[in-house]
Amino acid sequence: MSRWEPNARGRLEAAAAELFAERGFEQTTVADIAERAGLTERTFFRHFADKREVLFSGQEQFRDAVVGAVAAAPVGATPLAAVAAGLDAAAGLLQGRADLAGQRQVIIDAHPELQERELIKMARLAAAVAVALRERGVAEPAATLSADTGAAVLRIAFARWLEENVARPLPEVMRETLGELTALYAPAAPVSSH
Amino acid sequence: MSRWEPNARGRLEAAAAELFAERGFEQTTVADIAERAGLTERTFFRHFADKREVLFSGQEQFRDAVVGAVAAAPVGATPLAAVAAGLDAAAGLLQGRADLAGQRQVIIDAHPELQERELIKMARLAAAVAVALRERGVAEPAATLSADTGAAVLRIAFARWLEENVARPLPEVMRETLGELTALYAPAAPVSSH
DNA sequence: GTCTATAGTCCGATAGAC
DNA sequence: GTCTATCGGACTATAGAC
Repeated sequence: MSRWEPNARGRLEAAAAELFAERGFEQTTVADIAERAGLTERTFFRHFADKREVLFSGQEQFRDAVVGAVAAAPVGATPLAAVAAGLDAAAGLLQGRADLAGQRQVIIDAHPELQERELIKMARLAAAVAVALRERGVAEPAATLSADTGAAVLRIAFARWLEENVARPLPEVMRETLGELTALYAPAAPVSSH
Repeated sequence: MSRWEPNARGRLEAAAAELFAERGFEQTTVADIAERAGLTERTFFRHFADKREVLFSGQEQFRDAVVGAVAAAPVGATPLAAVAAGLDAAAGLLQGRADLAGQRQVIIDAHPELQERELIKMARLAAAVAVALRERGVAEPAATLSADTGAAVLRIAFARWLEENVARPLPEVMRETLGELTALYAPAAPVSSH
């Protein structure tokens, strides 16, 4: 009954995903996306600051979930343990969207300007985690160091997971990668399990 | 003797630095930069892929120096020690250009699109260091983890150094930051010195 | 919702160095 | 002749101003 079809933003995202898959990122103009969504170019830019941003929707919820998990870690937890809790939350979310995440990553890997955007999103996530750690009483530079190395683990584990064709659960790959990081800093006492 | 004044690239860099300082990054057009350098817009884009890139000249030499230091670390050195050698090299280079590095950082910090570019340069540097580590026989994911955490240390130490108004030598801040990272990930066996 | 500035691309031309 | 650096001008899409 309303004047417009609902969920303009969602339609724009869907149209963009289709067009990027059909003909690639730079072969798709904002006008193309808007047209397929039955909207105008102007409307696109009201929802997304630029063309790249349409691929990074949902980042805020992701960030909030990860930061929430860090904040909710047990009071006595070390910075590393709190970050690990955040990584578990991140892994859970990504695991649920495995195919989407994979397709999206193929597009991003092919375009440096999208990699730039992805990196700054990751940097913002790390900065938010560092704030959460400081609120837990972690001092600087420990908070930022923990958050940034956590981001490195997230990126590396995610890439591994995709390389292995999503064969193993991401939370497992993530924990393994975090374990390898810890091992790097304690080479004298390698932890041997199983 | 030649048809053109020499060092077009250097003149463009200098003109850009002046104009960015005078009126800011987005208030400066590529045409402005080219005009001040006595060249055309077209020539600017032959030397730099885009407007941002003029602020990131010299990155290749920096990267090569850091990668060279990693490669040249003693044969028996741990991944962490090789990365530390790279950080020392990086610190030495930046220390020599303290004022330039500071001015440049002010501009970058004010513009998200420049931050994006800086992050991808750092990611490329880390990737190159990871390659150097693999050539030293370090397996994955240890190589990438070491390189990425090294990049985090570089960024955090550099920021600290500027915050402290370049009061202490950067190599010192860098080593201290690396020490804090080690303490975080190897809390059971803190290295106590002095 | 229209209009415009700027970024960035493309094709071609020119002039000197080798 | 080839190679490289410059310039001219037209062109498109982005992104923001009005």
